[in-house]
Amino acid sequence: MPNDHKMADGIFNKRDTSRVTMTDVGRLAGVTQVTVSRALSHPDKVSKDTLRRIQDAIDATGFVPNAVAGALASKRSNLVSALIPSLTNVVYTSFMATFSQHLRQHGYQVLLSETGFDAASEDALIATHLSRRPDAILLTGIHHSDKARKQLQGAGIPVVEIWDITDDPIDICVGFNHHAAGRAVAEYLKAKGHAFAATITADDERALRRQSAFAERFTALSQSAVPDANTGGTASIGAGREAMAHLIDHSDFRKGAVFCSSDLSAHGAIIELHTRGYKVPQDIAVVGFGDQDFAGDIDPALTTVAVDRLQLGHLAANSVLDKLAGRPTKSVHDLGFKILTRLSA
Amino acid sequence: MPNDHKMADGIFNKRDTSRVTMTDVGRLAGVTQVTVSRALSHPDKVSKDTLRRIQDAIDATGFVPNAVAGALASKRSNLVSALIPSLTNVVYTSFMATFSQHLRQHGYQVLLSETGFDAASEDALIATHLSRRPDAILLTGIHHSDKARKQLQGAGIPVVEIWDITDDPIDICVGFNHHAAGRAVAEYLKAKGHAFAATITADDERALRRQSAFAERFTALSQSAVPDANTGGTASIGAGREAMAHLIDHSDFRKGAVFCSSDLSAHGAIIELHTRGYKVPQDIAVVGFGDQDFAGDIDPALTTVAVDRLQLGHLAANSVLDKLAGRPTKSVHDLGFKILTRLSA
DNA sequence: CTGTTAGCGCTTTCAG
DNA sequence: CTGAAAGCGCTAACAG
Repeated sequence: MPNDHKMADGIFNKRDTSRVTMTDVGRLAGVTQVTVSRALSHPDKVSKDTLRRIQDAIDATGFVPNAVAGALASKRSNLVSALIPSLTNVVYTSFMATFSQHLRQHGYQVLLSETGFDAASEDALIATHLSRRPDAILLTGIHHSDKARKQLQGAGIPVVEIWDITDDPIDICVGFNHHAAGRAVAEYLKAKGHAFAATITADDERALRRQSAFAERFTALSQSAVPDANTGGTASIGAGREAMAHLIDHSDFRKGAVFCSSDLSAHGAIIELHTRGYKVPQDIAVVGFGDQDFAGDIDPALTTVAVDRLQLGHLAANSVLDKLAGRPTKSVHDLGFKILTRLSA
Repeated sequence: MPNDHKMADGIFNKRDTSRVTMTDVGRLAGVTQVTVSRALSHPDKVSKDTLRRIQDAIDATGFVPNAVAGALASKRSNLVSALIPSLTNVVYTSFMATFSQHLRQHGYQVLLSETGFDAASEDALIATHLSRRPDAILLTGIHHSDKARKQLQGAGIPVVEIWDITDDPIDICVGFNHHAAGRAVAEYLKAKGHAFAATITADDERALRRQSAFAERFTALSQSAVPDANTGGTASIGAGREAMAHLIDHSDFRKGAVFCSSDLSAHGAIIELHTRGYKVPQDIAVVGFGDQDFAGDIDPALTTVAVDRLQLGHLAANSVLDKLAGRPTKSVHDLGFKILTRLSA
């Protein structure tokens, strides 16, 4: 009877296989728990025969290692935290897809969160992430509160800031100069012969920086003011249409070029212009930002500012991996940008 | 001298504040580590005065609790795993945004991964996630390998399958019937008087199920075959254009209606049709799927199949929370769908 | 190649 | 209200 009871509590009858431990596996394979641990992390240090018996025991029990315990003991979580402004903006998620995939190949998992527009909540989110003891952390943008900077520095892990650039990163930054991008578009449009310009901008700190650089430069070159239509929080086709409509109805902008802070709003602007009978680019030219996958597929194909997001993903991931491996790393990576000339401007 | 040395190693000089422990905080506040733990998780069980001293010590040291140790000791990670097919598909990420936000308000963090199209790798990904001992896990779709099902059941945690529906979920499922959706669109288009139809479908198991239900039903109603153009892996505007071009160039489909597996490909189809001089919906009508945010903003506004993603997010999150709290929960939630009639069909 | 011994930094009883 | 003791399941030296 007592034996039967033991059996009922034994590993074969654990309905909850997540509670199977290395000790259980070891017992079944006739070795200690430590050998099981070794078999999993340093298989070369365990004999072929033992390895096989352990593998059998793992299969029989459905053992799934407990990474929480592993992380606590080893002080390495194999977790990389990532904070992006929005989960639904392809510009950020396509970067994340590359970044995660790259890191996954090296055994790291990415803990991804959306920071949203509430800058105040970033601090709390950072603290929550740090409590998981990630091996590295990635942030979007270069503006963070003093408290956040302090916490991040205190964490003693690699910190990567992306999508913008500064001489004074917390640790590493990889991105490009938004001011220079806005300026470059102004010069491009002026060179194309446009005497008037307007902007359509989302409520995003980096977009606003591009816009102001654009307006400043274009005004300097053409002596004409640059009206702006703000789309509010998130760029979208609908917001772009509305902004374009607003520009036409409520400013004296009738011909020239529009610089949009996103390909989405640019697409919306084009739709609105077509609906109203304007020809793009003959009557009004449109420039987007981001080179999203559809930019070349709309009509007319969209002229836009391209940043190599694939390279951004790889560089960010490699910077993390290099730092983690103790290899020397550059702390500032300027990716640059490129104006992709298509038909819309 | 020995004292000085102690100071140099003391908590005030730890550059690495992530190594400040509750013991350090307690020492500074004149209490033991246990009291610090209590102050954080059950503040009501600690005296006002002690609480204040502990709070001061936390501020002074920059202490960030170690959730890894906490999870190991308490067997609760406050982590919820989520696996979605793609990080760049708004249909999934907009759901995730709602889901995470909702869970975050209840103290859970979401560990998000992209499964991609490689069905085989899902198993490995599930195992990796389970090793973090999440308190619950969310999967997209209802088709998982036997091995995966076994592991998931063994984990002894709530499992939510979304975006599809079945009588036999692993635990909980919340979604809608894809077959019924395809069928409903066929009936809608037939009722609109269309005698011919075609489909544009991405390489996605659920999209294919909608397509075959559509084709079967439409053929039954109209006695005419339904040609399909497959866009391959991911739906996009570009893929939609190509597929539409292919349909016109390589099938005898010239008039009628096209049912697309995504609003993106539908948008692409419309652009291609306009480019070729066809009028939508007079010459060819177009129906999308998903009701993405731009659907009403393109020209003509897109008729599409809408699923309430917001409700999906809330229901999925609430199911998890209910289950975790031991409240009774329904295991199958059918969200249904709705054909949104706009101008394109 | 395998085992022993110590923790990792918390939470959870159980005492006082 | 506070403390002492006992782990959670693993990894990291160190022996053998």
